[in-house]
Amino acid sequence: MLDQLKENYKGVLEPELLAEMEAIGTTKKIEQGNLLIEIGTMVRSMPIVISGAIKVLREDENGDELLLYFLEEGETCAMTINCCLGNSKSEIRAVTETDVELILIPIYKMEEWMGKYQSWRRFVLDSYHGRLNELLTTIDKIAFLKMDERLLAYLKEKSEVNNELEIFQTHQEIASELHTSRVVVSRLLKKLENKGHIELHRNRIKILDV
DNA sequence: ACATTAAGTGATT
DNA sequence: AATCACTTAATGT
Repeated sequence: MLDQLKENYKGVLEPELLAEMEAIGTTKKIEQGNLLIEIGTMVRSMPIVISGAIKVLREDENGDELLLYFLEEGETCAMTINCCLGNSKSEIRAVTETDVELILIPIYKMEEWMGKYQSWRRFVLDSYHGRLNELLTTIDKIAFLKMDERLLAYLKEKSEVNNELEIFQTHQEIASELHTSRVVVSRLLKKLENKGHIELHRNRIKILDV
């Protein structure tokens, strides 16, 4: 299972580092829809996604959610790095979007490698950078796009990370990830359907053209 | 057949 | 774009 990881990083990470990762990291398969990190909890290992996608969510004081971004193959959670280095608790929730394979690196190793391997520092910094950029993109979406545009972007992203032209979600679930109401989502989806972009069914949205 | 849950809609703010 | 109040449709028991 690590072969894929090796393949992806053979140019980027030193062979010795890859060997250590293989020796020390635990690989795990996790089914879709599982909670990986909960808000307010400590994180004791750093996950690197081998395959599949993880969604990262923020929550407000009422318990309403907002989707921040997806983590895909080869990416890692910036929050973990944040937590480990600052020894603080998670500010986000992470849930598997699809079935996921990941490798877990214990945090003490990750600190050790920071000193030992320059390629590791590079990797950690790059992923931090990537996450920050994604965050900015989603801030832009929330601030500058109207709800209908956000919804369209959401549908596109969903179908992309799932590699599926059908989205199996209720309007309510979509609404809460976009932090709006179910009624609004239903109405906008209906408009999209009338324009011939999608096809609506119970618990299922089929994407025709985007 | 009935209950439950998802989705559609007009009216109001 | 949010909320309310209500209807209609789909699905489970």
